[in-house]
Amino acid sequence: MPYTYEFARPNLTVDCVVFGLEEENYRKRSPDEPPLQLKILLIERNLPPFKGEWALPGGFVRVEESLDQAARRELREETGIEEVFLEQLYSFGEVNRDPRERVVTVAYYALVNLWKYRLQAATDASDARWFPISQLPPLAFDHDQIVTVARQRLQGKLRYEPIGFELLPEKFTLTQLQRLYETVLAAELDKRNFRKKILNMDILVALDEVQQDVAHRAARLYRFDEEKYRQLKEKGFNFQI
Amino acid sequence: MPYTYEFARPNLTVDCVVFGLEEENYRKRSPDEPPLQLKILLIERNLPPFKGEWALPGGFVRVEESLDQAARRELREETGIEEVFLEQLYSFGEVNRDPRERVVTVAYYALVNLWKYRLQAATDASDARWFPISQLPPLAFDHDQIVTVARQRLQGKLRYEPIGFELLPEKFTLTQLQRLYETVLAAELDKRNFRKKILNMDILVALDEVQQDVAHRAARLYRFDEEKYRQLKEKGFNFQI
DNA sequence: ACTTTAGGTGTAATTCATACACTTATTATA
DNA sequence: TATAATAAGTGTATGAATTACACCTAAAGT
Repeated sequence: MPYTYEFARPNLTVDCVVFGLEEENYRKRSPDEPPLQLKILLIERNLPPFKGEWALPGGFVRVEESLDQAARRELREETGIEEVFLEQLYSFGEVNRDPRERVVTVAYYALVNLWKYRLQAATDASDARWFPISQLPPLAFDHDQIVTVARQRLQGKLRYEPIGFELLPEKFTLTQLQRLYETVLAAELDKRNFRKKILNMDILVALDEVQQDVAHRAARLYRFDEEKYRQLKEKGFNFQI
Repeated sequence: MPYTYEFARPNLTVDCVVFGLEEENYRKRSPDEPPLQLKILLIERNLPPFKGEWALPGGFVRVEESLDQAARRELREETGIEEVFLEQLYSFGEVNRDPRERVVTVAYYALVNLWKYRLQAATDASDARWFPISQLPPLAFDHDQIVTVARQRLQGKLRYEPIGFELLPEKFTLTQLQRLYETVLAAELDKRNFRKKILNMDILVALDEVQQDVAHRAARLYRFDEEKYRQLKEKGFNFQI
């Protein structure tokens, strides 16, 4: 069923940089390896061009769906991931970014709670795999450039909006949260100052629960109060770290 | 010369929100009207859909040009504007944003020095016109939404990067610069604190010149030192206002 | 000469960010 | 069961940055 147009049209695709945060197993890691790792989800291409190489999940935008819908659909189809934080990143349109055809891609980035999705991702017997951001394989097309832009955006965003909870389990400790910030921002933060700041934002709820099964004093668990966050955001409150 | 594809493809366009800053004539303006006005450049459509309405300058992306090139080409063709600050804004891809066909647009925003371009724009006998941002006519398509996003972006950008010089003449006074910030940010700033901050950034060069033909003490003129700005930016310097 | 207009300048008070160290609770182990 | 090991949890003093604020100066107009 071919489609004919008066003028040539570029292909239009969406691609997703999916970030996840993995807690490294204590046994396995060496003493100075970080306890958390930022990872992204890649798909092994089984079609040319770049067959056999790794690429961002994505695909063609259909005429009956919006860009956001296309990004969510591709994410669901290729990785089984649904209902995650997803935001448009940037559009990449260099003429030769695909060696064969003109393809313009609208890139998105997503934040995935790996505590929730790890199981599911494993069961979807697919060619998808999580890679530590510091050990990515060579990527197809200009996807390394897209990943670079996405990392910068994630850093910038995290500095100004409390977005990190998307990457953590529902109940988390302040230390986990701090490690998340340190991992993404690639900087060490002062424990007391971090806690002061984040608790002062008044968007965390201290639960009547503590960590289980830890070989030391158990930390209190918190959850993110999204409702309160929206109210404060409404009022122009500043969430800078 | 028709083009045939296996699958339907959305149209792909670029649109530009072109910002300019106009100094209002003293005689004409009422006492409490602001001395500077932020304006955007619109084109009157002479084809359906939305024939006769005003729209952002823009047009189809050709297969042999990048998105950035397309934006600059359209700007040149439709408004005669060249070599201005131009940055990608966001891509808009709702299914029905064009009532007749599926069109995805990559929006850009541009900053134009009206002291330099006013004459030129006048000579290009075209259907382009500058409108004060507070008195825009009804816009075609979803262009009002694009303008809203562009205004937010301009505000955000101006707060964190010394981008405002693009809107001013090469030589300007500190008061002009302050008015620019006040106009774009829609906020009053303290004169002494503003000067302290902007001069401390060390990106302005005080010239040995003062304003001419003013009916009061003439203000010193400054210019933006782009070279120094790049060096400081390199080092991660913070330009927040 | 006087009025009008905008230019130009410094300091004190307050707020915010930073640096920093010890006690507590829990489990593991000797 | 005492002790070691581990991370949790907590407050203050110092310095830096931001804010608020008012008067004199220079030039042209009347």
